[in-house]
Amino acid sequence: MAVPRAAKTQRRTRIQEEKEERILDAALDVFSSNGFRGSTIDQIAEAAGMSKPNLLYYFRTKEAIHRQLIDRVLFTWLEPLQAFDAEGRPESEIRSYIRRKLEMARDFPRESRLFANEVLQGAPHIEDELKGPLKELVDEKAEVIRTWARAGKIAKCDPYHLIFSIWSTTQHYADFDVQVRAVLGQASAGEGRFEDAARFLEQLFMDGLRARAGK
Amino acid sequence: MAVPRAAKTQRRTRIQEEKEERILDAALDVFSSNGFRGSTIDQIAEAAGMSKPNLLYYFRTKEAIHRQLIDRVLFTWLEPLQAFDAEGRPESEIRSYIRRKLEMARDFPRESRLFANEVLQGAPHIEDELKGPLKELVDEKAEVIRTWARAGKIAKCDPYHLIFSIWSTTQHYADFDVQVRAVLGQASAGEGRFEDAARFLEQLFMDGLRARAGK
DNA sequence: GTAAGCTTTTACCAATCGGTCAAATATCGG
DNA sequence: CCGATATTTGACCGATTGGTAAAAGCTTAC
Repeated sequence: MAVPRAAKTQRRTRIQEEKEERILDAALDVFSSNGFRGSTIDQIAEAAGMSKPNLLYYFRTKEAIHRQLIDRVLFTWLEPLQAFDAEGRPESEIRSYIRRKLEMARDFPRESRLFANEVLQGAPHIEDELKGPLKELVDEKAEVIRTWARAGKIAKCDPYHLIFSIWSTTQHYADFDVQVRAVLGQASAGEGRFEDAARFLEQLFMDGLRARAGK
Repeated sequence: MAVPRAAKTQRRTRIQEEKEERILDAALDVFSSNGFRGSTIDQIAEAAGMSKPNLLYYFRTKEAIHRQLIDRVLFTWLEPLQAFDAEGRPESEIRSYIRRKLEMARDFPRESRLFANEVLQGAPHIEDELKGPLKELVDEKAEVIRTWARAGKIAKCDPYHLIFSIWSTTQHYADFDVQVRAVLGQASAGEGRFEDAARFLEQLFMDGLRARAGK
């Protein structure tokens, strides 16, 4: 029997690459809407259009699929905050961070829900990443915000809770999509709610931060 | 064999009441941290300190336990928004709504997570409640907010997204507790983060809503 | 074409799942 | 104390779970 990934050729076949991608995409569907424990290999295999043993030829365990997905998502998730630039204009930096996070909620809701499921259930697989890389990044950007506040460029406020509130408000539109749609009703048929949300959030945060900036 | 609830006596024993409460409490633990599909009757039974058949004597199915929990939580969850008073002062109404929601995130995190799990996974058990009672309540309160804005008492803004942002920012401290703790580090040992959050959120929302109220 | 390696399938396994059953035991009114 | 009823238990069931073994089928370089 041949070993799938990391074969002796060291070079991944075209088939391998295709199938692994199909599996990960299917797994993202399943994991993001059922959580880890609530998802089954059979579900993923069916969604990927292959038999269970065939799927297990590419990923040895259910955990392996999940881990790879989580790793990708974590990277993607940190990107917008990485882009936060200390040299930029505070107002436009924060505004575009909000906009990017909201775009991610719109364009990658499955990734958002995968992450939400993981954290909601105690983050058993990513506790280290949260306490390590994530915390360090947030610490760094919080310091930037604090500096802006001290320079009087924005209102004084707790930078950590500012970041939390941007995370929560934007991700809400992915994670609680069903609820948002239910409450907005027919009016939310299209993607208009994301534009409305963008307008609202920009007003909320920009006005809130500008309010006492001059004082 | 005796039928547990709704016995012919029509009157619930003290034992029944106690055991059912213990089961629901244990189930809240388990469901809130594993989701519905990720939770097992055995886990709940063990957490409740009884055998599985014994538990099933009080609740015929896993669904039955979950449904009862969800019903309770839904009721509790709507209460603060119910209290929103059209006759009150806009500023204090919104402020106290935020405070109450944040207190609930602090005091009933399991309930918040149970609800979050449910909605995150597509709200299969409560879609009707969301589209019915919840939507109606939100519609009603949104109209109140809109009236306040038209009267110039608060800044003009989309009332639905205002409500969403209050929900998301406050519930974030329950649902993403692990992440919040990880990022804040040791500093969040106590419950201080809730007071910090309260200060931050009040400033954010009140300044944001006041900003253009005068214009 | 053919051999070597890659991919897929069929059949299967032990463990766990939600739930049942009947017998054993505890409780309580009289 | 007794009988009736309420509660608890252990043994069990079929279905589903994550995962394996081995052989069959397919690609590809030569």
